[in-house]
Amino acid sequence: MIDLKQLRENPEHVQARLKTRGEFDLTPILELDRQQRELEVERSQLQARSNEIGKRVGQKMKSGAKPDDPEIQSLRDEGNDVKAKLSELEPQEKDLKAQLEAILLTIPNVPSDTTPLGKNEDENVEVKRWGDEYLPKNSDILPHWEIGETLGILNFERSARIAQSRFVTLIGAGAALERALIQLMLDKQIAAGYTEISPPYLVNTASLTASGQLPKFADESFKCDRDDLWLTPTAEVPVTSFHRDEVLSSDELPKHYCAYTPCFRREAGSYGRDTRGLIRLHQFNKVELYKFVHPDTSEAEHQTLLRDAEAILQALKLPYRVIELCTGDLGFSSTKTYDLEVWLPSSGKYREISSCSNCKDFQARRGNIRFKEAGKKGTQFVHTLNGSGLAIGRTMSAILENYQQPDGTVQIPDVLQPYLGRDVL
RNA sequence: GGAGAGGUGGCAGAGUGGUCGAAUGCGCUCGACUUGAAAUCGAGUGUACCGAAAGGUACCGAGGGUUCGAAUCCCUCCCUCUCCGCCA
Repeated sequence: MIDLKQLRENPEHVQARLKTRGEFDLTPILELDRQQRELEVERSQLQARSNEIGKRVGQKMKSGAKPDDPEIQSLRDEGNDVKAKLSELEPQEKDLKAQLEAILLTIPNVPSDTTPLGKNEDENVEVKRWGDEYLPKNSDILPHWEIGETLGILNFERSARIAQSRFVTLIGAGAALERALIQLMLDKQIAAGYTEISPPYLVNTASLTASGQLPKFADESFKCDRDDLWLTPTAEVPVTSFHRDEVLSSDELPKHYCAYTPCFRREAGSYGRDTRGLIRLHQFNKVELYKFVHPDTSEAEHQTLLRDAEAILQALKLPYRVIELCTGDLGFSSTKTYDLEVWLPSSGKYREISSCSNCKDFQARRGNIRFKEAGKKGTQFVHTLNGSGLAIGRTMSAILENYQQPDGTVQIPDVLQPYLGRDVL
């Protein structure tokens, strides 16, 4: 949620920054805010009078006055008048607040001043490339789903029978490979200082709202209608809400978490795209990195988060590049995002395998996640950051393709061999 | 799923209609005493919103209601605990 106070004080600036990612009209917000505060003043004055009346009646009664004492009678009458007025104002104010909140929840985060300007993904900026020396030499590389089906480790047809299209079943060494990758990634991130958590995979509406998936992107998540529960689209959701409505102490910060979870996405509106393989499934696994940090450190923490995600690709010797998203391509909650894109030789393209974002106080505000500095008055919102470290399915497809041998077998990256107990598929 | 008990400040725990944002204890902060510490004594110690400030308002699980006045009474919901049932 954007900072209403900041918007009030500096509407032009906020408006201008938001404009770099699309059209958002903030004037209704300012107008509702003005009306709401006006009502609030009036209401709280009435409330004050009502409290005073209540107090006076109490004093009178205590000093022995009868309930039918004329002064008590007249105070009661006034109390009733005040109550009548309040019962008009209160719902009005509530309604304004609800309207304001509803609009605010649909406004995306304000891009960082350092985020490159641009309309869409074509204007993203390549920051670096890594691992050119590991680019596969052979030219006749099959797509990973063909490799996987030939090896008998992936099955899409039966998965459609079990569930639908865009699901996969892993068999034998395929299942083991996935498990090995999860273990490798968790081990590495834990060694890098992240605390592993394994959260619920069903999350409530408040949790999805806190991290920014709701209210705007309801179509993207699977919902269990009877229970106000949703299948989590990313571990970012449960981990954000792990500390929802908490006041942390500043010396607990930063908090670094990693979480392995399945992720469920409806992929509405992408029917034609990536219909084959492991790239775009309704269910996939991911190891997520997540940080709750002091605002002063969030930019530095963003860089180390990126490095921690990159370390996995480097360990697996998978060629990749780092892209910085431009303002027009930024995710809803993010102020600044780096995508890691891994080389997929069958399509001759780099494909997103991780997205590392600094959400600053946007999610903290929605989730009411604050911290208190000893000796300082009041509380501040933490900054939150998240990034994949990494998406498992996409990592598997990258391994199958980049490590494919001319004879159709697949070499296992050195670092993964001890986890898998074999060096070739 | 059935029956019962309960949700109060950082924690423990009082408060069953009146000046209660809330006793008391612990904790924490500052000060005194002490060579230092412990113990003891004194003062302080929630958050949010509105306001330039003075100050005001709200918050005792959440939402509604009764009342001049609700932590306290009524209704609905959520959560926790105990017993029974079911189950990995």
